[in-house]
Amino acid sequence: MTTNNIPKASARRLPIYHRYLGFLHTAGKKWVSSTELGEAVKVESATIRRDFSYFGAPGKRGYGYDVAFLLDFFNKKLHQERLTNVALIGVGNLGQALLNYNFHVSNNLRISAAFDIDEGIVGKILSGVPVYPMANMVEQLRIQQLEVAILTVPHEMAQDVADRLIEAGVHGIMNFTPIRLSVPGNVRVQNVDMTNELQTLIYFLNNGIG
Amino acid sequence: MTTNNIPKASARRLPIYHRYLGFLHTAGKKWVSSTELGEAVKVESATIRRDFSYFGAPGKRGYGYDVAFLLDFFNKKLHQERLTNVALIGVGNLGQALLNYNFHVSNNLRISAAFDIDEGIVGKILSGVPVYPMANMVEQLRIQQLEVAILTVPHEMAQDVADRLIEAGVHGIMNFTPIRLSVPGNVRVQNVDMTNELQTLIYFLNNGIG
DNA sequence: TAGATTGTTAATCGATTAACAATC
DNA sequence: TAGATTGTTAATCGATTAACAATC
Repeated sequence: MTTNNIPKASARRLPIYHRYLGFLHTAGKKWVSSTELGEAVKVESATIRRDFSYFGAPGKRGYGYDVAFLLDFFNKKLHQERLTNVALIGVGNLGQALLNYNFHVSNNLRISAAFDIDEGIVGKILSGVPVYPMANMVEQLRIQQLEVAILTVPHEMAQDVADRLIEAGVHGIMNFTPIRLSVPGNVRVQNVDMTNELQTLIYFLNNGIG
Repeated sequence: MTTNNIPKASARRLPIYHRYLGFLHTAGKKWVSSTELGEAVKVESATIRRDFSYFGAPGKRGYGYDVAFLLDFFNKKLHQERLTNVALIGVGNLGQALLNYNFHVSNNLRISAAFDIDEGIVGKILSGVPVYPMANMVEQLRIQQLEVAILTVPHEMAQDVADRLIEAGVHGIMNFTPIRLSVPGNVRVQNVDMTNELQTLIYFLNNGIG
């Protein structure tokens, strides 16, 4: 739990850099400059150098950045040397898609337990993941020591379920419901609101905001 | 195509306000204050008043904001008096989930055409939406005058497909692939990168960034 | 009128970027 | 060495928020 002072905006770009470095490494590239990287990920080269400086990622003047070294460095930053298991709460449409989404391909993320109330799927194994009844959620989360959950339940129950997640020791929630959850300060929520994104896109389109 | 000067950050919150006003209206609430609204959507009351002022949404000193009036006002701002049809490119896991996602429930958004290369689903109607072959994409987009597309194809073909979307007259792309697309200035891309969000969440968790 | 809440100003904060000396 | 590119400074830009006069 390093307390550091990397700006949020920089931290949010870290996975983007990480992924593109993976591409480059696979392609056999040895060095990359901030300019080249910036063109690929659509970030100003100055911003990239600034970010890398915050991360403590070293470059070499006149050459750029060592792809293999940086990939490894970012892997460690993102704690991707180890597999992170996450829970999926709500196995509806979107939940099932996420079960198949294979976060883990090259990212060391895995949904290791799913929860639902539907008798038809509880007790089964879907896409390799066991589905437990919601009634056992708190218990199972504790046993499996899962600290991150993906929330894909109907919005009416979102806050209630979130409260129980927190009770079970979850510290991070990826929230796909439209509800803005109320959580204590030590719990982090990442909202992913697809309807919102689409509406915002259309709004920008109709109002010509660059 | 009103050229206005609403800050991007404010515009992005517009759909959030809009949705919560819908909840309030359904609940029969007549007035809401910036403080109350702020608590629900987790935005400072001062920010809300600032935003509403940018939008030109009027309140009443001493009372707050008229829920019904504001809902209607925001509906117009978001062009939600009319149905917006969008295309879905790539009907895999995630694509199918989005077909069922029902953006349109109370949002006047609808996927009206889908495209894929899989012979098994091309020509069929999935969740009420016809699936066309990718080969006919440009043609169909033009005929149906679709200007917004959701991109859920494998990342290897993302840029190629995007180029063809733009050729067909698409101006807005909701991009679910990890590729940062290269597009001309008049085309707007909204990136939705779920692996990224999850990685960022976990990074913040492990590094204690508030 | 008295109480409540807006609408706006000005201060603050955080993020981006141009520019360039340092140095590989 | 000459050329290239980093790493950092300082300027700029955009977003947030505290504070409070205006006014319903």
